[in-house]
Amino acid sequence: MSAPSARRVPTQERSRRRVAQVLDAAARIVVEDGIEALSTREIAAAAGVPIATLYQYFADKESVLLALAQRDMDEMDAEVAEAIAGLESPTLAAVVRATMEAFVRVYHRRRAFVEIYLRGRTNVAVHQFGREHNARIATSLREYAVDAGLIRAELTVERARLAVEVGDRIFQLAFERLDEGDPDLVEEGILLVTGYLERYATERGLGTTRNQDEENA
Amino acid sequence: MSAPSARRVPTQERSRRRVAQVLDAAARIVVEDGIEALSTREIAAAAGVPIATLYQYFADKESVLLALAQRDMDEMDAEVAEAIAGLESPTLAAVVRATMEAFVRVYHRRRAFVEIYLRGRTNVAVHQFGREHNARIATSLREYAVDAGLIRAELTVERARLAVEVGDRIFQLAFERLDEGDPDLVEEGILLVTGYLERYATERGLGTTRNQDEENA
Amino acid sequence: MSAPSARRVPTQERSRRRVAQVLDAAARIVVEDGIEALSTREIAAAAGVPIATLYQYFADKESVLLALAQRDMDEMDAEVAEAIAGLESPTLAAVVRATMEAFVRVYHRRRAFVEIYLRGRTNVAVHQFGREHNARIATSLREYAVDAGLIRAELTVERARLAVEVGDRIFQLAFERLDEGDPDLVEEGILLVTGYLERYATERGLGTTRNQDEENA
Amino acid sequence: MSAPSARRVPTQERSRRRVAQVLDAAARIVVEDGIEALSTREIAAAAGVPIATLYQYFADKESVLLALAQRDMDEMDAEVAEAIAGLESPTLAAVVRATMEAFVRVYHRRRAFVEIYLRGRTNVAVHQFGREHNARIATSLREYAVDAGLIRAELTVERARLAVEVGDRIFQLAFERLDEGDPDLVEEGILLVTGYLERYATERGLGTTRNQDEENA
DNA sequence: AATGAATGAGGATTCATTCAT
DNA sequence: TATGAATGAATCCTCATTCAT
Repeated sequence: MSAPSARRVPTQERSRRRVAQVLDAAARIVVEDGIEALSTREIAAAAGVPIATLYQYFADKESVLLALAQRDMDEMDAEVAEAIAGLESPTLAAVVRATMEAFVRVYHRRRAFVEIYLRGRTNVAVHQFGREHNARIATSLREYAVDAGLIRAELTVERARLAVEVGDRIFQLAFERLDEGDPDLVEEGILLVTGYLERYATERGLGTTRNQDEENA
Repeated sequence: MSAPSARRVPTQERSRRRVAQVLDAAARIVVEDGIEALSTREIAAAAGVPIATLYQYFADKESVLLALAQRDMDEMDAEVAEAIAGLESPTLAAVVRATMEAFVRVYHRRRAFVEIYLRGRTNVAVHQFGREHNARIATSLREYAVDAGLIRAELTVERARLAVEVGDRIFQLAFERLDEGDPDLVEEGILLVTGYLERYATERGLGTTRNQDEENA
Repeated sequence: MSAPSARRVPTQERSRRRVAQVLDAAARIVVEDGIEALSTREIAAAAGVPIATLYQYFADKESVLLALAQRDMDEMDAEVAEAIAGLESPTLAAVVRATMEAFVRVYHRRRAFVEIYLRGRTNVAVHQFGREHNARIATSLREYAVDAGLIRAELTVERARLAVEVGDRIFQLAFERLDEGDPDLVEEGILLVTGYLERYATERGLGTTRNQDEENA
Repeated sequence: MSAPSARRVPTQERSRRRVAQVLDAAARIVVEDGIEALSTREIAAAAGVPIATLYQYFADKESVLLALAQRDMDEMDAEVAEAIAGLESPTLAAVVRATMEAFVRVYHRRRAFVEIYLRGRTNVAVHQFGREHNARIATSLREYAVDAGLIRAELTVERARLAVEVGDRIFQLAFERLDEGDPDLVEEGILLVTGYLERYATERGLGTTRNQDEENA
């Protein structure tokens, strides 16, 4: 019984699988029928799990939604981190572009995220959750850019948050109707955010010359 | 206008009053308990009318919410129009400032609006409604600015929408916690939006010299 | 004022028209959406009359339904009377055929009747009403047949009622799915009813020879 | 069948009991106040369960009614099957009589059935349900009679259905007012149906001589 | 740990009818 | 006579959650 035999599925592992199963089901429902159709009944049915079992893994319905959001946000963070890490001798413009394109990639992969965050199928808790996530992203991105000598300390955390939120709204617009997101709008948004942040850029952040224009072409 | 009998309350007038009564009640609930507490039961109770009477004035619950939004948006439009009309020899920066300050004034007056639009207490219909309103504002503001020779036609309707939506998100941030809205954030947002739009400004739109800085002071 | 001028529409006349208007509307609703959709709201809307006005002409909703039934039944009676009157030297078989064919004609004309009576879209009052109407028809038809020397007094009123009701159910079957009524089923039903009644026929009622078979061909 | 522990009430068993409880309550209401009084509120109250609990066992209100009908119809089928099985060297007349008397017995036992089916306290779904049940009875009875060499194939399924439906209407009349059903009317109805079907009888179906009259005595 | 069953509270909406004008 | 407005009562059904097993 206690041996790690092939048969035995560790409790913890099974639990993790069940959670994923439920989260996937919830995501499916949100995508297909909207957040307002997300009842415990529906989640349980879609996940192939008894309703009562949901409560083994989540404190209440809200928690499911929040866990779903958390999962997507973690993915978002990873995607952004990777994109940033891939930059060599970055400019501010390159950082903005890399970040925003990373967002777009995750939105493409996670349609529930689009529905929940970008199409008003929210709920106070999730809304707040999103705000907090954006604040976290803003803080870490700002820290990175300051450390890399791309921006001046004048670009406070509040201003960084502003930039991230504004970027968020641009995605909201771009994904309003098109599931792939309107690429022209995204491009324009990158310009907008870059333009704003460059107010606070260092020389290095701007690039030696206006090489940012070439990238945008 | 001058009723034949002072006593008699015209039917139409009473009806209008009832509608306002219900709308006010709905606004109160949204402000106090959030949009999710907005049930027909609650609205009726708060308005002091039987539930069935709601249905004399509104097709369904959604209509109440939409009517509430419409009323606030009409006020928003009026406030913006007045602000713009008050400008003499305007620059683009002045237009942006006037508009955004008009928004802030209405948000101060209409707390339900803040809850609904700025704090994620939305709902798909209202969300869409807001998008459409912003699109309308963008179109009319753009037309004004083009006619006044402040911006070039290159500032398309799509770009105008982008600017308005971005402004919206700035308010969302500014009013996130503070009911009066964070004035610094609003100020920064005005800079951001102005900066973006000036990419497409005419000479006149920019002002002869950098007189925009004086105005912002 | 009192002169029968062309302008003045006599009150009584207007009233009659309104009643017909309402009845027609009710019939339309029953045909299109079933008796369960027959609300005062719907009737009023379909008739182009305010709901409150309905109550000028009818005591309550039930009365509308009953008046509609009455109107159709009167038409039924007239059609039957005419059909019977058209027979010269009738046999029992001829009377049954004439009567049942008269029913079919009215059912063709009055689709609401079909819905209400033949497709279970009833209601206790209407159901009872139908029973009583059938009883009336049975009584009068029996009287006619006895007077004409076609049946013996042994065919009591109860038995006549049985025959009429059985005929009714045959129509129910025949009109179950087809709006025109299944002619084969009607034909078979005529045979059935005739066969039953001929148990109580006089010599004359049977016709000199078995001439009924020829008619049925 | 033999529970391992006498004390424990198996879940499935409890469930079955609850269903019966609800069905009995519904039947009671129909009998006492008619089908139109059959609301979820009433059923729940009469069954002594919360409304929400109804929905554990039935998809919706209609399902309760349909389940009730189904239960009675199953009983009807069993009663008829038993009656037929009890016949030795049957004639057509004997089959008709056995069947119709079986119906009468069930109607005596199941008063709700009488209300629902025979007194117009129907509803489209239940009405249709009844039609289908009659069709099923007609088909199986016809098959039996053909196999037993009592009727010719000329007695099609449609004609069999006609006979069953006509029989049904006879019961409708017989039970119109009297809860026990008017025995004379039933007797007359048996004659009517038998007379109709004998048109299609084989020699055997008719009995060698007119022995059917003896049976009817 | 897992779950079938149970449920109190509440959801939006419709209804037939009345009444003041 | 005609009617807009008003409404108490009821409709069916869903919900998130708990609990006994």
